[in-house]
Amino acid sequence: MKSISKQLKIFLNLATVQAHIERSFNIGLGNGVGFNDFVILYHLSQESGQKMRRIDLAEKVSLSASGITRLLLPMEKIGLVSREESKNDGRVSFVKLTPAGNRLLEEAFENAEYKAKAFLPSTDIRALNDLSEIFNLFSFKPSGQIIS
Amino acid sequence: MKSISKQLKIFLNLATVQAHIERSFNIGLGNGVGFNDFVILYHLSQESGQKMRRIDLAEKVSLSASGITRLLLPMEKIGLVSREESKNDGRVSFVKLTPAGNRLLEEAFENAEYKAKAFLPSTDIRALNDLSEIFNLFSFKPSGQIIS
DNA sequence: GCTATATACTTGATTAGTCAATTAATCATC
DNA sequence: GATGATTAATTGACTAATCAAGTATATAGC
Repeated sequence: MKSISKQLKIFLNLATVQAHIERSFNIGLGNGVGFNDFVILYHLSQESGQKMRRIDLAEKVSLSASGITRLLLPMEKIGLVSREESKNDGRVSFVKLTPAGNRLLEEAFENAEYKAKAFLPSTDIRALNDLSEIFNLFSFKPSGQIIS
Repeated sequence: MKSISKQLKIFLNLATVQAHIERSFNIGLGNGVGFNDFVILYHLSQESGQKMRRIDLAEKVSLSASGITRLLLPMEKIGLVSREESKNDGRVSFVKLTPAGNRLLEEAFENAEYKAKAFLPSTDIRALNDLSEIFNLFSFKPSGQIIS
């Protein structure tokens, strides 16, 4: 077997790291909020009017259109998000963060911060900056404002 | 909404980045090899005797024991890996890389390297080093040898 | 050397996601 | 303003994973 480049090795590990983190979040986030739910709620909270077109939300979290439909279904059912029609475009339906969704997000947020910092100690600021740069390479547009 | 730490933001993006990359690999790897298959074949190739206990393989790629059983099933069927019993422990069954699996790995490897380097240009060596460090924080033991 | 506990693996039931096809609305152009 | 192409969303059929339970083996303590 040939030797492997650093780039490819990172990719091989990325899946593993991601699975690891996601599981940790799912276990510890509490309140019945899974990692995906949390991400959805967070992205919605950052939008003006706390609502998004379903298709934009899908792209933001790298899911397919049908994936978003199915992910949102149970969240609608328990009232974390609601559905709102567009006045301008009959095809579009918005996902809107409900007050209940907002409350749940607030609760889960502290927990998520705690977990994230446990995984990536803040002493590693330089590496964190580089990691952010790399993600920017992918031209993902992170929403929200970054603090130290 | 409070502002979000860099650490948590990275986590939120990690899932997205990972999904993005995996999709790209699945599309372009060719030979009917999915990203997961590739990772499995690679890890096996790095082991002495090119075989592993199923449970160790599961942990290496952050899957559950049943996840590995189900992932390997079609790979066994098409002959990429084979099953081998342990002489010392009747519970254990090894997964072994077959010659066919080896050939397929060789073929997919070039392609995977190409894709990985397209995503992470090698000019970014310092950032790549940091990224590697961060992954080491998670105490994943990457197998294989790193080149430039 | 029995009994209890732990480990490796598989299986059934379920959950999350994909893709392909469909419906409905919008946009573009002639 | 009719026709054709594009876009947003949902649905059906499927794949990939999970967890919980079950089976078989191994280990530890008495």
